[in-house]
Amino acid sequence: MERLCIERGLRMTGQRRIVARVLSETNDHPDAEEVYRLASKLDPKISIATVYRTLRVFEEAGILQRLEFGDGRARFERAAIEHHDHLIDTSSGKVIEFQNVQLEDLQEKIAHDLGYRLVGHRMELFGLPLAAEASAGDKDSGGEC
Amino acid sequence: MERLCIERGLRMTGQRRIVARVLSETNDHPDAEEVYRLASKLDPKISIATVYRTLRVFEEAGILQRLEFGDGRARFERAAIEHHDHLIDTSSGKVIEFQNVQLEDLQEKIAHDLGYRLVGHRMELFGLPLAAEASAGDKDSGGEC
DNA sequence: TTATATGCAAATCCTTTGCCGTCGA
DNA sequence: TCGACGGCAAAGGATTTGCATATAA
Repeated sequence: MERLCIERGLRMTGQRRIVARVLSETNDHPDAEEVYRLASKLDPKISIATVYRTLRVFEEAGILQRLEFGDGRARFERAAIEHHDHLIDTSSGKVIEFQNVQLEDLQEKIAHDLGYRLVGHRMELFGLPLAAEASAGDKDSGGEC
Repeated sequence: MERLCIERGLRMTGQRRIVARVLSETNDHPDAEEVYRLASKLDPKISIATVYRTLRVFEEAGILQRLEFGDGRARFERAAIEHHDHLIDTSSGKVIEFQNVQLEDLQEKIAHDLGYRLVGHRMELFGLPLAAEASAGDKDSGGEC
């Protein structure tokens, strides 16, 4: 990830190196606060403002992707070559990445049929584990949305 | 919409009636500020806090749907029986609603294949009008996401 | 009458910014 | 060297909340 920064011509400071490293080493989807927390372990003097600024710089350089799951704060993941979407386990908050070409094609088609060229999309699925479901026979199987 | 409020057992105050009316009469997807602006025309003394509280109450009663398009503020629309998604025209900000059964089915399938029961989803497509495109031959046709 | 709702202002949360000293290329 | 960067604290926007008063049922 640090290499990517250099390739994009970003000035590599100690703080940026740390943020890059934190993001490289997590497979999670941390929010800014979490990145700050992890970065602080490597450099106790780093400031939250720097974290926010760095995240923004990385995002603008295209090496970082900003995600919003609708809980008011942004989350980040390193930009992937391969596009993917997210399924959020609503019981644990776990985030699962997935790819589905059919879905992409369908989205293109829908946009096109509406008279648009698709330039982007955001999609999150929310689900409950089927396993847990089986054991704990739940009542509501109706209210989808 | 007011009827819905009563059905759900909500106390109908003057302010709630006004917010309900504002939401009933718009086919738009207003944010809280916009609802407040419109409501203020009918009752110049209504407070923004009341608007926020009312929007929340309506949402919790299931007669209102909260949308987030990733620009930091929530938008609202009356809850539809029929589920639909949104395409945002990135050139004008216009919001187009659409339904697509294939898409719903595919989402169910994806979740299921990952070991989850789908309990919800959020999806927005972002697009540029094909017409405008043709006239203004644009450069970037690469960077999808 | 009495629990609920409203108005107002202050508070909260997440994020950005101004200013000035510091550091990377 | 010198412009870009980081730290700090203050500002910002969206949304929520405490408290006293007003109001629906």
